[in-house]
Formats: sequence, C-alpha cells, structure tokens
Amino acid sequence: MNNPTLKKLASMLGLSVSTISRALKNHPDISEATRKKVSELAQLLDYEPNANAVHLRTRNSRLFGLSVPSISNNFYESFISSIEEEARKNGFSIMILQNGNDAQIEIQNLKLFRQNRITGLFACITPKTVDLSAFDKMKEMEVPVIFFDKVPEANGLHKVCLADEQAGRLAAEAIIRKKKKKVLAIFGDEHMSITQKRKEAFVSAFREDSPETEISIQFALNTSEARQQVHAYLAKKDKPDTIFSMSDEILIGVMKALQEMHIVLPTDVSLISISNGLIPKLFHPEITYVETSGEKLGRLAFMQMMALLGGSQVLQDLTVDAVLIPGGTL
Amino acid sequence: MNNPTLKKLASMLGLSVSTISRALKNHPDISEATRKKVSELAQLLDYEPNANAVHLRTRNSRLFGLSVPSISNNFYESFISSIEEEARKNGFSIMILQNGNDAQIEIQNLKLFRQNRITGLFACITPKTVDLSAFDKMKEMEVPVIFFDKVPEANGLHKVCLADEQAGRLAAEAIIRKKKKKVLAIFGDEHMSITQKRKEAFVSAFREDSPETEISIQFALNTSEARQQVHAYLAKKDKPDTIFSMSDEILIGVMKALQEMHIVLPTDVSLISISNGLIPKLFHPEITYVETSGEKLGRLAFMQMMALLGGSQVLQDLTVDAVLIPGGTL
DNA sequence: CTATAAACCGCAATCGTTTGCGGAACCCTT
DNA sequence: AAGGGTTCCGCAAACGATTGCGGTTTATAG
Repeated sequence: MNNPTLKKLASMLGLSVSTISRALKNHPDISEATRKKVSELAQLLDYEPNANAVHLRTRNSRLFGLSVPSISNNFYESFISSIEEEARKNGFSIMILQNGNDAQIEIQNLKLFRQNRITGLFACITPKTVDLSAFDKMKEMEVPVIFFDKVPEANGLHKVCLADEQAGRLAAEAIIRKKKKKVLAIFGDEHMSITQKRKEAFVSAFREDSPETEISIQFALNTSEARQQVHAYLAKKDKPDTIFSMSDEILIGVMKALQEMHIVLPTDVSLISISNGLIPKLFHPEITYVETSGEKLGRLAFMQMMALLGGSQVLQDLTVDAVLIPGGTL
Repeated sequence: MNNPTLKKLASMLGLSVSTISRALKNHPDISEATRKKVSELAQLLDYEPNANAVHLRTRNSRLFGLSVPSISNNFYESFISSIEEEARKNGFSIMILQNGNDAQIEIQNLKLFRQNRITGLFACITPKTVDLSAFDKMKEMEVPVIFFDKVPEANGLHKVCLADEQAGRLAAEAIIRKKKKKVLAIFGDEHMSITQKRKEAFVSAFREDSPETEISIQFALNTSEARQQVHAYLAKKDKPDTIFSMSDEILIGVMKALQEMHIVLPTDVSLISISNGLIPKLFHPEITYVETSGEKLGRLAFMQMMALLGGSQVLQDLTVDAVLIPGGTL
C-alpha cells in the first residue's frame, strides 16, 4: 500500500502539511490559487486520505457495527442491505459480524466492535443472550445501541421491531373476513418473544371477533417439523380449511407438505403466512401474506441511529407497520 | 467513546507506555511480575487497543474489501457469509459495499476501500464494468484483487469462479442420459461471460454426445422474461420435453409459468437448473439442479487471498467444482 | 509614510500505538 | 574489583491526519 500522503503533496508543492490539509477541505484561510494547485495535484496522484489517521485524530470512526445471527438469511440480508445503503449515502461504513446464534461469539464480536471504536451498534441478539452487560458497556462508552428484530425484554433500551402483534392480528382478521372456521396455526420456537407476541395477537383477535372459529396451535422448531405437522393435520377426517404460518421457515415446510399431498390452493385449503416477501411470490397462486419488511426495518433502525447521534430525544421502541399483501391463497 | 489507553494504564501503574504495550503482547523484555500487574489492570478496565491507531502505526489494516452487486441475493449472501466467517477466524475484518450493478458507484466504492487502506479486495464486477483501471490501481498499490463470480475477461488477473463450463456440461449430460429429445434452454444476459461459458459447454455437449437433440436457446434478462418464454414454448404444438434454466433468477420465472399452466413435473415436462440450492428445494418434487455453491466459492476465494498475501505463487484462475444434485424433475 | 487589518500560511501538539535503541541495575566471573 | 552479561525498562520517533495559534505578507486607510 503506497498511497500518497499529505506530507508527500506538501513537499512536492513546497507547502506545509497543514496548508495542504486545509486546501483540500476548502478552508477559507487558503487562497484560491493554492487551493487549485493542491487539488489538481491531489487529483493527479489519486490522493485519498488515510481513514485510520483521520479517525484516530478526530476520534470518530464513522463506523457502525452490525451484529446478526447470520448473513445468509433472506430477512437479515434485506435488513443489512438497506442499512449499508443508507450508511454509505451518509458517509458511514458498516462492520458486519455474524454470531451464529452463539452467545460466546457474540461477546467476542462486541470486543471487535470496541477495538474498532464503532460509533454505533445495531444488534440482533441470540436467543441465548441473557447477560446484557457487554451491551451496557457499549452504552457507557456513549456508543448508542439499537436492538432490532430479536430484542431483549429489558426496559430502557432502544429497540426497533416488526409490529408482531399487528402482524398476528392482521393475519387473523384476514382469515376471519373469509369466514374460515377451522384453522391450523403453526408458530416457531415457543420460547422466543416474537413467537409469543404473534401468537397472543393472533389468538385474541379470534377470541374477540370470531370465537366460534376452531384453532389448533402448533409449534415447529424448523422447516421439517412444520411439514410433518401439516401432513398430520391434513390426514385427519375433519381437516382444517386454513393454515397460518408464522414465518418463512415454517412456510417452506408447509408448502413442501402441501405440494407433496397435491393439495390445491386455495380450493382444498387456504393459506396465509407472515413473511419478508420472497418465498410467497415464488408460488402460483402467490401466497397471501402479512409483510414484515427487513428493508423497512433497516431504514427505521438507521433513522433511529442518526437521531440518537444527533442527540435528539427519541422514542425507545419503534415498530414498522405490518401490511397485508393479498395473494391467491386465501 | 471513552476507552482506556496505554497512556492511562501507564500512568496508573507508574510505568511507561512502551512497557505497557510490550507487557500486553508478552514481549520477553518484560518481567513476569509487571506483565501480570499490567494484564490484570487491563482486564479490569476492559482495555481494548484502538484498532485505528494500531493499523495506522503498523500500516496494516487487516481489512478486506468486498464489492458485490447486492447483498440481498441468495448466492452472494452465502458467499459473504463464508468470507466473513473465515476472515473473523483469521483476525481480519471485512468491509462490504454494494454497487447495485452501477459502474459509477463501483468506482466510488473503490475509493472508499482505498481510504480505508484495505489489505485485499474481493470483487464481483458489474456487467457494465469496462474500465478496469481503478482495479489496476489497487494492484499497483500492492493490494491483491480477487475477482469472483462475474469476472473480467482480461488475463493476468486472479479469478475464482464457478466451474461454468462444467456446470453447463453436467446439466447437458444429465438431460442426454434421460434421452430427452427437445429441450428449451433459457440463459441469462447474453453479454455476460458467465452466460457464454455455460451456453457453450451446454451446446457442445449435445453436439458431441447427442446431436439429434433439438435445442431451443433463449436469453432472459430477468424473471418475468423467462416466465413469458416458458409460456410461449409450452403453448406450441410440439412443445419441449425438457427445460433447462441457467440460474435461480430464471428458474423462478420458469416455475412461475409452469405452475400457472398447471404443468406437472416431471410428467409433462422435465426441468433442470443451475442453482445455489435454495430455490430448487422449495418445490415438490425438488428440482434437479447443478449446484454452484457460493459458500465453497467464498472459502476458495479466501484461501486464494491468504496465499497471495503470504507471497506464494498461486494459480491465476481457480474454479469450484459443480456437482449434480438429483431431484425429482428429470 | 506609518498603523491596522485582512489574507494567507506554517509550527507544533495531538490522536493511540509500535519499536529501535540505549541505559540502569543486577548477577556472575576471574 | 573491574569487566562482561542478563534482565528489565524508558526515550523518542514514527504512522498520517487535524487544528489552535501565531507569524508574515499585502492591501487599505489615515
């Protein structure tokens, strides 16, 4: 790496380093003439300021940390994508670290973030994360932390989430509107708060608006569990007329089973899911779903971050609205 | 950000900064006693070295640049994921920038990479990238550049690619083995080398091993074009008995059309695709495909990078083998 | 022909580390 | 007791940029 430095430019022009520095950033102290000379040479030599030096000197890294379970996931990738885009437009960089849902690695990654003196952190915690002290330490050092998607229960934290209750309710209402009477609802890991929220809202919407509807609730830890459950339920004599899936992961299992059984949507059974949007559009008819957009969440998180850095008072908890995307399966 | 520094530790212990620095990295000059004192205090105060200062001083950023069209893409995300993992294990960070297939932004991003004094670059160029001078400049500055997936034609560059010819041939051979006689082959952008390679291999495999097979070649720039082509071809009186798709993007369009027309796989028509693996497994029967693994490609690219940095002589072009993953559609 | 203020520029400290070199202090040898 | 090794540590100069402050010109005015 042999980049030109201010010093090099300075000696070539017989000027001082400080003059070069000022000229390059249009400081009023510098005359138009030398300013032009300097920027021309800089252009010629392809001068690029050494970000490390700048950040060291200004004590400002313009770097955001981004902690996710995994990059290779349709939802996180859309989140990351929008954060990256916003960051770049605003002159920030991002440092992405995945923890593979391992709390140990999560801690390790936080260390890396601190070494790099990030100016803010976006974090999606692992299901096993119980000790938040490492995150607290960040805040003590005046590094704003914004939790997203999977967030801690504790109060006093900045969180941006999908509107889980709303998503659950919207799905339920859509089903009720179609006057369905027998629903198989498949949720994810029972111990995650996201599951609980969606389930509560879903169930209580029925209780209030359509108590006569019969709802069977199942929890599936992964795609293949969901698939088996669908197989089991559709084999019954009084099979459900509608299936609800809480997530893409479950939806994949559901679709696998439905296709295996040659079930025709929505004739034989109706289907609605909560999803980021990719999977539902792969099928025909397209699957009706309640959208929870990673992209929107990313943008919201970023706005929140900028507000925090700007010192504005901000709401602690924000959510992105869920919207029903009608398809052909309900 | 109010992290402890070497200076702070030094003054607290009445030692010099250099001693602290050496103690923390087990320099033999430092006695066991003070070494322990120092590391205990460091532990207590949660000292983390300032990466910017370290990198500035050592002129080594331990940072890799990663330039991709988009993060939210099943293939790139698996590539990125494996690069990140390897990098982290080896004490490197990565800086990811997406260019949205815009050559303008690509240039801009290269500037950012240079500002951050990356020690190596992984780049997937845009289809419109014609001017490689910005990349050349990187190499002049002794920053190794490894092109992956979409690579320039030029010689003398380090490239890691999917085995495009092999993939095309494997698909063709699989079709030939099934004694299919009429295939519709849909490829991507005709101007991309990846398209040409896959097409050449595909076609010539037929020419050599089964010249009597009738092949219709189509190019689709996106999902919906592919979909329309399938509609058109399957409406003909002598419709194809097999469809070949070059990529996930095209596969999605194909499947959309097939489902819309209520075509049953593989009874009505056979199907084989080249894919990263996610999409084919969503359907039943699972789609037979030739796997081109982003994860393997990432690992290969990383190895190549480390070899380059280590100064070893390395092969310019590397490829990851394609393998046929049998499904139920051929 | 001097004051006086712009206009323009350089000095030097600083950010937090690393590292070559030199220098005490101590022990051992003869 | 003088010389020669060890052992342990500090000085100070970097790395490349930013910035407060002060100093020189030059122009303008009185």
